[in-house]
Amino acid sequence: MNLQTIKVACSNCNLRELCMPMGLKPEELDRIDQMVAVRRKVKRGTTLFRNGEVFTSLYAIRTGFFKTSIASEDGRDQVTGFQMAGEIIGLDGIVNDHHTCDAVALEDAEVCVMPFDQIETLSREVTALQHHMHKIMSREIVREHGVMLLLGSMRAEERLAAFLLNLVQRLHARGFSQSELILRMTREEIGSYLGLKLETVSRTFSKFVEDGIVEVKQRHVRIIDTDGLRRIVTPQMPS
Amino acid sequence: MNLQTIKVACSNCNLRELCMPMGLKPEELDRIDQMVAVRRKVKRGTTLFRNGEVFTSLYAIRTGFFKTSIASEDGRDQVTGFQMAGEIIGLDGIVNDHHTCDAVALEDAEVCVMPFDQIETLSREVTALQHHMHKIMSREIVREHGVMLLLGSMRAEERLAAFLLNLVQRLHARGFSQSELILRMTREEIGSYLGLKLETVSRTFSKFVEDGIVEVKQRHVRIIDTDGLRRIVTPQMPS
DNA sequence: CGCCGCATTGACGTTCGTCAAGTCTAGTGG
DNA sequence: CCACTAGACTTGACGAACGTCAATGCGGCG
Repeated sequence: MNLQTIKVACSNCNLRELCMPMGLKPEELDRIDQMVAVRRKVKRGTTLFRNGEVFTSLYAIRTGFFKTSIASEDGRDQVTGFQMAGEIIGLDGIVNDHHTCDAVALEDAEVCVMPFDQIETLSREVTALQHHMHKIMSREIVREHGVMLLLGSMRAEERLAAFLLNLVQRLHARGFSQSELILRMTREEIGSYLGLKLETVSRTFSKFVEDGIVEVKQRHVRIIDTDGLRRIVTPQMPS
Repeated sequence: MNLQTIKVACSNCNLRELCMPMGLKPEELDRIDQMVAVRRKVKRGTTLFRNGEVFTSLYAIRTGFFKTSIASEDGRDQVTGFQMAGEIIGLDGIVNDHHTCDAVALEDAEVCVMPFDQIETLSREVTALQHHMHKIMSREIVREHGVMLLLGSMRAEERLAAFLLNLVQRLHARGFSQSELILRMTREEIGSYLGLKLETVSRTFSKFVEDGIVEVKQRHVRIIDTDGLRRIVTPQMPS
């Protein structure tokens, strides 16, 4: 457990527009700054929280990259999401005061710790924060609907194409390239998220390379033909 | 659009413990009653709301049975859930002030209309309501994690067994039988939810019948061997 | 009574999983 | 600095599970 009590100000944070509501009064921002007083570092390969642990806080990712996954009793394992800077993690713990999934850092990471009882107290006074919380949870629900569509009705190529487009779009929103990315997860983790075996993920990457849609060198991916990927995700209806 | 302005009291509602927080003061219950002043009837086959419509309210199901589904641009369709009495529907609309899925009644239904701005106002004053809202949204996120596990890693028999167990458990919590249920949805809708084709759903039902685990006559299902179903969902590890 | 939508069943094809062999890369220690 | 190793990745051959297509059955409702 690596806690720092160094004050960090949301007001200065370059991720503010990703994780906090906009248009707050300075006084409201101050109160949020007080709430987010603690940061925590999470080394690559270690967990931020684990299934079964008591839920106390939500976490805003400042740097680094996480996966969340659930395990069924018989040992099956499902990656439920990959989270990057500016995203909120831990919402699963609210229902039963215990986390129901594991959050593992895929690279050295740092998160802002936001004690949930303080979030609730503060959102009773700061309407914008209250509304923001609701939006964040609703957004997660809608995201998961999309994953259900993917898992329920798409073929392997479509899943991987959708996955790459989603990743690169989120990275681009954070100032990274629209066409190049480094995968922080293994083929197996991608496969678990997409409901595929790692061999299928690998083969599908190879197919994309053959078709000149992407270049792949291990975890480095360059997208050559974004529209090609889009056409794979959304094949044209026979007119 | 079928609106009723008949006052209905949460305080008298037999579904209260399913959809509202417990342990409210009488005065707080009154205020919630005021908020939920309107009910709406939804005829079988019609929509409560549709993808793209402006979001204004959440809905608590009083009677009836719904499905929610999303459609991708190329016409694919994914059922994201089946909802029954006491459950809350419409959470997807909060993020962008527009609904992102369709909610269709699978039998004649009645819902309590809860204007979302009033929910937010009231949750600032009634802590229990605020916390309850957070739990409902978190519960939905956790439920969807479970569906992702199902879609991502289970075989057809496991999916259908898990589906039946989940349905019958929810029905039992509402006072219905632990072993008998009537499916309100078609094989195709079950298949869409489970990421299977309707023929596969039908064949899997037939297999369960052959194995003496259930009896099926059209949409009437009687579960003979609940443990048998459980063993299908969670096969024992080779020890 | 006859129609229509839903469900069942069979034959066959496709996609993806499984198993296995082999390659590449980064990290480690001599 | 280089050899060695472990883990990640790739690729091929084969099979199982599920999808597709098509024929048929059943039940409820007008």
